[in-house]
Amino acid sequence: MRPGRTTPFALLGMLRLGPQSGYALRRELSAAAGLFWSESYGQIYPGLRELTRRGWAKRRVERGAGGGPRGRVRHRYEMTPKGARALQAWLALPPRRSAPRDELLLKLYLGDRDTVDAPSGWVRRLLLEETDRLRQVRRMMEILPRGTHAHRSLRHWLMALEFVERQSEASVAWCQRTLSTLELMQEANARRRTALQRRSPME
Amino acid sequence: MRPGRTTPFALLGMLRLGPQSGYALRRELSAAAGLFWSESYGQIYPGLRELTRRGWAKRRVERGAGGGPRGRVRHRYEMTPKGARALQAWLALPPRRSAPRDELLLKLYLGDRDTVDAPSGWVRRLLLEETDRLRQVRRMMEILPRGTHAHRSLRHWLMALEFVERQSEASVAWCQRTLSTLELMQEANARRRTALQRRSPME
DNA sequence: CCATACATGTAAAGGGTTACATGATTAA
DNA sequence: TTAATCATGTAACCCTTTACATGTATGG
Repeated sequence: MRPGRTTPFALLGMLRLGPQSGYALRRELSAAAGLFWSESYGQIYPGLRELTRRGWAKRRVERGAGGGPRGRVRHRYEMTPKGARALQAWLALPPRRSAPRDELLLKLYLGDRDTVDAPSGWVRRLLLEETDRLRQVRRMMEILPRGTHAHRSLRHWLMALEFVERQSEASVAWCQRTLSTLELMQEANARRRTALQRRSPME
Repeated sequence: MRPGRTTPFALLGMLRLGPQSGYALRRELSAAAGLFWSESYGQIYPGLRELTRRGWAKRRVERGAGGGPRGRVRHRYEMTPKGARALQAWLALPPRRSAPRDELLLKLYLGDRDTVDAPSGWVRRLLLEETDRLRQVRRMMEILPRGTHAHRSLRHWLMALEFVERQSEASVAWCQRTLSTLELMQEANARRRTALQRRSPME
């Protein structure tokens, strides 16, 4: 399997904490690692099929209360010993870094000297999002040691969260600084405009 | 055009600084914005074709020194007024954030309590990369104001670079802290192993 | 009865990288 | 002459999101 295929391994990694349905897998992954990893159903269900095809997971079909032919069908996936070995091998491989792609920064770079209003709106939105993210990650780091969440290593989990925390702190600081710079530029633009108007009035 | 299509607009944005060939476009984009944006040829050439198809850029075919039917063919793209309007409209749109996807953090989270050696190697590598990145961005921020690089707004460019700087600083700090934590865990593991060995020696 | 969460999936479209293929120009 | 850089492009694959489709169980 190519090193790019991370989704099946992410699922396998979550299965190590116990057998789960596709739906629950996504919920747990997003609750535990949503701040630094995300998966959509369009990847999860095909990914689970691939795991069973490779013999890395077994699928058990369970039926709801009725037990008969009708009623809700639920698939519970369980990691096999072969899957555990595959996961260990993948975990030992060095992680791939993704190429940098930040559309906000690109737009900032490509923008004009006098394009100030739109960017300041984006930065303000980013500030709100990152502030919230920071609140989230700090709350998680606080409750995790007392909590009952299943995990393989609390320390490693906290390390990952600490990375998110530091990145968010940096983002927040940048937003605040950038916002004040943009404000100064807005004022300068406004002065420039009134000066031009005085020289060549429209009225 | 769907909001996801950023590549053609990135190209258009670079064309605003002057007519360029596809090859030069990539070189310039990577030199100016490579720290926060990247494009590969697999996107650039189809992207340029799309720009001409939409009438946002004009393609001029130039021939090398010979001038005859043989010799190197070079395509120089030039933004049209229509392209300028399309770019302005796109620039005004709020930037899309990409979903968080950090494989290092995922592997950290999915890893075992006793899996310490591999991660510390990755973190050490990241520390080197981020230190280098920090050097690069600081050098750029220093020489840019004196330099002769074409740009639309030096201030906006510096803002984008400052974001990269802060993110890299945060990464470096995290790497250092995490490395020392991992070292402590390694020592604890080693102690645990020798203690086990003392109780049940292999010899 | 209604909204929400549980639950499983598919199809289409698009986004993006990598490897391949080919050759000209230029400086050492 | 040889290596690096300039230059253009394609094909194959893979990754990913989004929208759609369908229904059950549960709590208010």
